[in-house]
Amino acid sequence: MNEPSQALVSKQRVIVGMSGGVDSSVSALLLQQQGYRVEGLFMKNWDEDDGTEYCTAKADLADAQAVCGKLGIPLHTINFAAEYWDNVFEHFLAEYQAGRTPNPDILCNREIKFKVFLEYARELGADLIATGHYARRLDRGGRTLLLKGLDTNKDQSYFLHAVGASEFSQTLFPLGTLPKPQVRQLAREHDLITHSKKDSTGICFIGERRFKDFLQQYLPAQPGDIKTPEGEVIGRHSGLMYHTIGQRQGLGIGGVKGTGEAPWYVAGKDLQRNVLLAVQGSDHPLLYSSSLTARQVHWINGSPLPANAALRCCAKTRYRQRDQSCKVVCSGPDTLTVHFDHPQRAITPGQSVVFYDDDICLGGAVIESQAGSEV
RNA sequence: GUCCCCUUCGUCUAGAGGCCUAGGACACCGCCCUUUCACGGCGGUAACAGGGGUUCGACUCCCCUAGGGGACG
Repeated sequence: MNEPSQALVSKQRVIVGMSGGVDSSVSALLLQQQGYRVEGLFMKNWDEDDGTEYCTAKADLADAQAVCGKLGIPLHTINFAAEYWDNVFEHFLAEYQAGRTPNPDILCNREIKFKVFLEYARELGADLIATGHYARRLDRGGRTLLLKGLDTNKDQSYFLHAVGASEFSQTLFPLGTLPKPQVRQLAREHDLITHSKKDSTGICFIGERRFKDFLQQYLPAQPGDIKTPEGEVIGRHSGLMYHTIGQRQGLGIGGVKGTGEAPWYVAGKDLQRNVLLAVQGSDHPLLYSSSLTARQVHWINGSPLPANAALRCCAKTRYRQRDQSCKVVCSGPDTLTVHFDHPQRAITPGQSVVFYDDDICLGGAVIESQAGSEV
């Protein structure tokens, strides 16, 4: 990290995205300690669709207010629900309808946190924005790089890979060098009310849901057969979109006569016939594939792909997967192919493949298909 | 319409008189993990078709009533 000197910092105005959690709380604290003029901004980007959920957003806002009060900084609020719906959620639904498995949080970062939020912060007079992401920004040779968070267990660069360098150049990640336990410790030492609040999970701004029920509110279900690779019908599914590649839970397949004791997993979808392909055993060959093609390629600092040559690097196919060594080849306009040194399990259309050169997050693309194991 | 063989948790099954207050796997549910969807880890609920016997004792033996196979029909 290259921290700007205290003198330069002192006049800079930073607006921190405050979620009401520990991470953003401590981010604000640290920036304040570093001499920035800090303000908070609380976003509400999801209007509860029904009254059944008790309003966690309200409680989160109260926590954010409490923390800002403690730090003596102002807290702004804004509602980007319309932008979230139009630029994130509609795409999310369209992808599911197309039988794919999108990652809305990646889009949310690109379209909301590092776009409309950034723009709004600038309108409010901010020089910089900050978030509680576990990632680092490194300015080197006139370029702004995105690095993994130093706490590899919490690294969130995967979700940030679709954002551009120019946005990162206006962003601070105060937690990038800290381990999570230390973040909680700091919160405790400074009496921040959020110090032991549970980490939030589920889709960002929407929260934890019974996923099938949630999707059901927006998309029509079309029941169909579940078949083995041999074509034998072993069950029924209530809609292809409720399942993703590599998934075990939710198939409802138990004790099939004549088969072993291993559980069943989703290996593929036949959209034309509305059939879900299931295989038995978590290490079934049909769950593995050693290459994939991806589109919507985004490089944070311009393409590192040598013309007519392969780029050797590492990649993740899902969040929190460990780095997998691979070879990336440009295979068309806005299309690339990734060849893994070792076969990867459950490569899933709609999910993102994110590339790394050691700690540097290079960028990524949306998986179109895995090679060699389609039915 | 004579003679056989089957009937256990949601499912596939273990069980051949006391070791069964019925075991396992998968499913399901819960917790943990986790800013996607998943994977994974740890727990939990849940069954002897029904009725008679025989035995100190029956899921296991016998006898009847309700569901699947056998070259006279």
